[in-house]
Amino acid sequence: MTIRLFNSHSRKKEVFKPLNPDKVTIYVCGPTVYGPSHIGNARPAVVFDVLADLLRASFKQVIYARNITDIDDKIINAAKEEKEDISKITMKYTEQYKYDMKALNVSFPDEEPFATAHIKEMIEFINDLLMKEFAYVSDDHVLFDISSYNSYGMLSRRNPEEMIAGSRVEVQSYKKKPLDFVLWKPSLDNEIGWDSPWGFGRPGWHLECSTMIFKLFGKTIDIHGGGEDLTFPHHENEIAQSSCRNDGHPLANYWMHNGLVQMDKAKMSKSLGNVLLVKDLVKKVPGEVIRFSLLSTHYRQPLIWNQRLIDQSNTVLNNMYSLLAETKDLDSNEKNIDKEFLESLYDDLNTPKAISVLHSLFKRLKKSPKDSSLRALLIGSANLIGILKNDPIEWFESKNKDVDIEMINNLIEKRRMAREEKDYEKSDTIRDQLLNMGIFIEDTQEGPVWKKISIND
RNA sequence: GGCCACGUGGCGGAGUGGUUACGCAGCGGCCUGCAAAGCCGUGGACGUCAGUUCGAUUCUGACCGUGGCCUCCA
Repeated sequence: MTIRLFNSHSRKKEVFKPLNPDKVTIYVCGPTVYGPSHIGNARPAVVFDVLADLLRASFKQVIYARNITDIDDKIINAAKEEKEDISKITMKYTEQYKYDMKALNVSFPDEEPFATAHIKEMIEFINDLLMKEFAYVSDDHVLFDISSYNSYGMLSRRNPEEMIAGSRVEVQSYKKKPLDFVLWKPSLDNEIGWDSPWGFGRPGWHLECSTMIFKLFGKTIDIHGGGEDLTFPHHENEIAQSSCRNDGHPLANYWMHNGLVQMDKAKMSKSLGNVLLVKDLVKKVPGEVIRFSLLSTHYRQPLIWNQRLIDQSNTVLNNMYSLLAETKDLDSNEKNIDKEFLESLYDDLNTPKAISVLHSLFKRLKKSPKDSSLRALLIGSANLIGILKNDPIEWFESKNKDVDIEMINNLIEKRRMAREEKDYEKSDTIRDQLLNMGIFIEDTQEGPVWKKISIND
């Protein structure tokens, strides 16, 4: 079986062939840590987590790096607003990010490079570009000269000339060409900065990824990933500076971009106040439900986020976990992965199709609840995409953690007595009363059972 | 204004030049004091208009709609 991935560069699905089949390299653009992570930050983290695990299942070694941008004007502004040190801000939100991603079953990457830990390498990088005359110094800035790289715009399919023509923005005086981008810029004395051959200052945003990729992996990596919104200018600029510095070696052989998360009605933006934070979402539903929701759409498609999506994911996972609970005595330690499931993922990470295979395994297990190998197949397959990783009993118990069990049992007992006396009016009143509290009663052959249902706010 | 992506049944969401996706919800039946769950069964779709074709949801074009990006702004 071969893995096929959609390469944004060629805009085609291509058979994935790593440079070194014994050591696959991936780099994904991580967050800028200036605030708590939202659902849009979570999508690439989850998608490329699945990709990394899939590759690990297929290749000897995979090295997955996801950076942390801890120097940026947004961070400087956040520090001013919160009246905190920059390092406090970046540490706080880096920890928050890690915590949130863990809640979504996202594994920690093999490497997590920080921009500020690579200032020296960035300065070397700029020096190289200056020496090779791909960059120039102007007014305390160092700028990349895009006219020196004739493939500029290939990834995002943009023509620099046309872009300038359509641009309404005033050209900065220190730039030779409007699209030239900053490699190094001056900092004020009271701002964060580092000494450099061009004075006290800080790096431009695009430089860190190129620099850290070169340091960790060398000239060319197999896969570079990130959100679709980063294609231009961020990734375009990375390609330009890396290719020029490394004598034309491509930065990455495969470029992958995930689609963006959209809110139900309006786009997610801070000014509209509809940014959905991961830390708030996981208070309401298990992280696995969020993860499942993110994977229920193919990663390249736009994803419209709303309550219905969460509810449906919740229902599906509840159904699966309750079957796992019913069959918990089966020995499913030997986790296998279904062939069709794997094939779906091998086809450019088709998680919706893979999930449909999960449904079919679920139905088969339902019909043959004694088949331990089938149960192992369901769990093993789901685990590959970070789903069904919880203990089925704990799954339901954790949902019931903040209910008054004693009171519920009392009411259930009253209802039982009413039913014995065939006072169904009274018993139904009690049932409604419990329902209002979010407790749902089912009368089974073994007597009444209750479960907590989610009440939408 | 320029470039790009997307538009599938009530909702979510794959896929395909001609044949069932799948899930959630719904409906009918069995069961139940009534429900629920479970089991059995079931209807329903490819934005609009043209073109290519024996035949298009699938290819081409136009249009409409939604979203993204467009020089240190995210």
